[in-house]
Amino acid sequence: MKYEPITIKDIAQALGLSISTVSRALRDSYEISQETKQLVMDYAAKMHYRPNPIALSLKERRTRSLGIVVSEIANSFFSQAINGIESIARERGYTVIITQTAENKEREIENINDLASRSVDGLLVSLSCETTDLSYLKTLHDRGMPMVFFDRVPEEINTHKVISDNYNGAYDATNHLLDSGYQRIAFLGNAAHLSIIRERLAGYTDAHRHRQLPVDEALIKYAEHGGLIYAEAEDALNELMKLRKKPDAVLACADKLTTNCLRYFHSHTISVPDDIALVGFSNLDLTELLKPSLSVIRQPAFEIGQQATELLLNILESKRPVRSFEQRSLPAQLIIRETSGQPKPVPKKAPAKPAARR
Amino acid sequence: MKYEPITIKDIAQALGLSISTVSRALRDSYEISQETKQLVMDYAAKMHYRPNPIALSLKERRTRSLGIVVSEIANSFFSQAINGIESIARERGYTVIITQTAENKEREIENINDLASRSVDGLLVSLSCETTDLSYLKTLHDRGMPMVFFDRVPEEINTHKVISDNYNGAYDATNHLLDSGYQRIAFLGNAAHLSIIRERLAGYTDAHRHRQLPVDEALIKYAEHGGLIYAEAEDALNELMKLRKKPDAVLACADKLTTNCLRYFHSHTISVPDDIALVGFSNLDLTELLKPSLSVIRQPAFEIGQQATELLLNILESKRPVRSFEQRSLPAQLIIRETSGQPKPVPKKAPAKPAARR
DNA sequence: TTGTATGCGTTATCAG
DNA sequence: CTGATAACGCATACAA
Repeated sequence: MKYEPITIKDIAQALGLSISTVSRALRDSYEISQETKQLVMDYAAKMHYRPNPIALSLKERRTRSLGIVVSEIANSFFSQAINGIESIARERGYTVIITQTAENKEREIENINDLASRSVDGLLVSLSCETTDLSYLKTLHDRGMPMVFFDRVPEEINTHKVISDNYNGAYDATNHLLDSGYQRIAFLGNAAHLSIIRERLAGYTDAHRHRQLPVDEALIKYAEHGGLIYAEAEDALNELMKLRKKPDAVLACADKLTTNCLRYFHSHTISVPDDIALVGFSNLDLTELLKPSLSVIRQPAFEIGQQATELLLNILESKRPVRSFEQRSLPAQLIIRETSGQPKPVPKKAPAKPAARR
Repeated sequence: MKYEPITIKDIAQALGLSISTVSRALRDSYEISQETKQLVMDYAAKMHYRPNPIALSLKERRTRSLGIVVSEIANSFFSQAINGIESIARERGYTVIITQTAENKEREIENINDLASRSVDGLLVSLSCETTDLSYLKTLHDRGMPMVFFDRVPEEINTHKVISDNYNGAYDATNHLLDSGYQRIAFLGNAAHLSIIRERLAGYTDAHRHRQLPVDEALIKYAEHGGLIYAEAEDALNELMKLRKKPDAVLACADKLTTNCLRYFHSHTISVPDDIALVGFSNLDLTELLKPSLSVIRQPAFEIGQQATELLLNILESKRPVRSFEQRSLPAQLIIRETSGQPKPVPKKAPAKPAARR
């Protein structure tokens, strides 16, 4: 007794009608008599008839579903973005299929191919850290698969992209630290080639540059495999803390890195912000509950998801090919939480007025 | 230039073969010559041929995909459970479709119907808080849709269920609080009718009963809509804090309630654990970083997801109907984090030796 | 060893 | 107004 949903054929048989009549009645076609329509509709409702989406997809050559590719859903940024995506998709009659790459290149390819080989109409992609070879995605795009990137976007593929303003997020955060008198701010990213990290690094260096402050390359570290595991952040921080000229602050450039920094400082009984200051990108909704009340850079994840989805659906539902692609950048928000730590030693020179933002 | 994947027909045409020959060659059928196979295989590989899963599903009447229904993925317990589900599903060649109910009854029905109407082979369900009427699920199950429940399970439907040992989790946590000298422990749940909450309440009351301690009904509160929003927890806590005999501890019985309690105490500058103690169910992976180092009850979310999936796949892949259904209960873990608070006032009578666990 | 015909559930086209 | 038939992509029973 396998689950066998009722089909249009069953209805036709039961009612002594032809398949096409039933089909048209259900679609409320004008060429069917009211009585027949009623009859069919009522019976269909009674039997809980639902059209088989598989058959429909086969016929219409589309599934009304969108594929999502993210590194992991257990990440506040991504789960919020997914909620944004779902809110729009649902509204426009699409379902979404979420896949996770765990920052793993092979899984990314596997997921994307799975999704692409007919099961979704379009793709919403945030690249994994490991991804450097984009040829498979590029091929897919060239062959006509609609895709929109968000957050972690590639340069090589010409399509819509929605990101947060990483440059100014990092710029503001660095400025905040410099304003507070910190002088050796470490930059911690997850993958040097990732668009978001490059932009954040630019914001970080420009904040220094605009004050004529040097940037010490030794203070720039990466967790090349995405920092999903604590050990990676630990390695990077160990190196930083071993420097003869230690950092007095850290700018953590990913959700997980932010919490892993906290974890590291916690387990090494390094006090934040008394021993070292920390500002990080984080979309956790309870950062104010964390032990050292943390200043964070928060990204508009939900809105990013929404806008990416709108752009994708526009592509899907526009009759003619899209010619111009947008790159949207939504403002990130620096949330400054006053720490209980005493103000840092006065900087040697008074901080210069920061130059205008990019 | 819409995305048009290559089909078996295209290959047949290009190679001057029949569709069925190509089909068989690709399936490596024994009745096809090596040369033809090679020819077809090579060409297919070159053209990135992938069978259309939609067509396959239509034919085989199954999709090799599983539907997941949870209240929200931005919840550590569920995202961990989903990871467990995916790990098994992927291993056995299934993809998963995740849907969220936002604790909303209508969305639950909508999601389940969407999934059921042919797009998945089976369902992994954790009920929403609002769900009281299970008839649609029961109907679906009776009509043969394989389903396994996890975490929040119904009584009315006879199928596999995988939960954590809520009773002993709550029992141990309550005991821990009683051992520490707390005497008025509030119980905070999200929905009184939910299986997990009833079990946790039983553990809570039994812990009292086994010491011949009374349970004050006024200390038992619910956030009936699932406590997704802070205001609900706030209302419940406001009522508790207005009692003439205030609680000296809180047992928070859901991930979100635990953090919302913290948030409440934080914003009301109520010190944990000096003013009030808190133990909560939580699968957040950074509870040790939270401001008052919190004792928590952690559920084996990943394993629950895995086992539920295994049971579901067993149903799907067994030829004959399953007759006996399992209800598995996996141990929850009480993680005691020593707080910096001074020990509570000595209880009036020395705590009785707790009775054996259920 | 290969080709032809059928059906999975649906809609669209064409006849009645 | 209603019914028969083809097609979507694939696998397979049946022919050759």
